[in-house]
Amino acid sequence: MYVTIPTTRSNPISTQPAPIKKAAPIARTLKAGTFLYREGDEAKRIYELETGVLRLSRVLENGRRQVIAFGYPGDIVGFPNGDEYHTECEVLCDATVVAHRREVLEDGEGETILHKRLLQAALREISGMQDHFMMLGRKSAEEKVASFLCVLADRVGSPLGNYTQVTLPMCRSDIADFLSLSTETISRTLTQLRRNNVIALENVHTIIVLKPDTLLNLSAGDDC
Amino acid sequence: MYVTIPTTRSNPISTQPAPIKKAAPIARTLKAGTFLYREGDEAKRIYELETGVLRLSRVLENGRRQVIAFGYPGDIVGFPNGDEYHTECEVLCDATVVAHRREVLEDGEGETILHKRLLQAALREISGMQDHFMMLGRKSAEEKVASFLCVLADRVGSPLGNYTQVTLPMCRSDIADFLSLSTETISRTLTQLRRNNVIALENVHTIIVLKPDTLLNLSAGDDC
DNA sequence: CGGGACTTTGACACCTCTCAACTCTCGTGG
DNA sequence: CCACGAGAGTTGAGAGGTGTCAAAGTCCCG
Repeated sequence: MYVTIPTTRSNPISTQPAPIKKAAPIARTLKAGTFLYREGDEAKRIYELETGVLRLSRVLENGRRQVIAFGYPGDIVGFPNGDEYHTECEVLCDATVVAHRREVLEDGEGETILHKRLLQAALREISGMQDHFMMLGRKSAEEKVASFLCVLADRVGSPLGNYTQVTLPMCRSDIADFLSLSTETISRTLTQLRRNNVIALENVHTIIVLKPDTLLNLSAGDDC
Repeated sequence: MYVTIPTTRSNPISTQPAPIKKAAPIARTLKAGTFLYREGDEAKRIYELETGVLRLSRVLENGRRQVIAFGYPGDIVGFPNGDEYHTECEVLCDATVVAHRREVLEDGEGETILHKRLLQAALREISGMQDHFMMLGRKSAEEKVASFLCVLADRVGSPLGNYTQVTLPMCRSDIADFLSLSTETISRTLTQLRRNNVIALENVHTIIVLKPDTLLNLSAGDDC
């Protein structure tokens, strides 16, 4: 049981899709600034990100927004629930995706290998989100930002001498809405990390991790 | 991409299960206070809750805990990721569950109907968790508690005259760790709702919703 | 009746938000 | 080439919500 009131949504009645037969997965190229899909769009496809960066988010009536995840190569987005997407997915950096029909996940449709792969991705998603709960609810601003940088450094950092360089394609408010903080707090926390020589800011969208161990400790809430 | 650093965990390598052939789903009875499974247990089964109440949670080294969800009849718990459970599941009220082998979800194994049902449950889970993010990150204490009570009233409330009675089998700290608040804040918020005659407290574990509409407004952040 | 766990209440501190001003970057147009 | 403006980011001051700590109250069960 989750707490899911305010947004009325369609029930997950399993739809009986028209018997359209097999089609090869479709590769698509996406321009930064466009949307892969928006809330309310019919959820026909599941996307596997090959290159680029995506931003997955939900918006409330009040204007409050939650960035649910950033999509990096290898990630899968667009898991359906009911007939429509309940999130929106914007392209942050030019991207290429492979689109699978949702029926491959839901029915298999003979594509056993792919079916299993999508299913495992969904299960991984659940596990990842469970961990993310912990972060949203129980970590301080510094812990959140440090965690965020650690993960990015690990996953998409590039070596730069002894250090690791990380590009942040998203703007501060995207990070803020992902970590449930204000942009000002993001900014202040980054400044603080910089002052303590844990990171350096090459430019606004590029940071260099100077002390990965310290960053990791900060992320876990060990007070150094 | 979620932020999932501090807990090291097994990779979701799809395990090739031994070719054990079909077995009927197993019904199990569970006593309150026992654990259906704990973190680290081998994830062999997926459970469908028929009666009772469960509490699904994760604990960090620091002792910080996040209650991920409460399980009510109809809910499915124990979605695997890798070989082990990464959460623990305690029985709050005597419960009965039906245990399915995880292979039914992962491979189908001929049980097409059940396979689809579990899969849809997993997708519903993802969607529900996405919404829950919004709540953890972007709602005030009052909004959180109101949301929580609304959902419970809707789902397991029983009519009582013109009102709705809701039993809270979990203790305050469970609610606190679910909503990412302190027990004191839960208590204070309930008191405030009581003072405003939105709810009444029959006893510690039983509340009566007096003004469901007000509660719903509060939950959405409309300032009444 | 007494003990213990849970809950409530109060006082206070502090983290993070809000609001506001300023800086920086970058693109545009004179 | 420089001025200008727009948008994003940074910094500061102050307010407020929520956590922490402590004490009192409540309930259950032996």
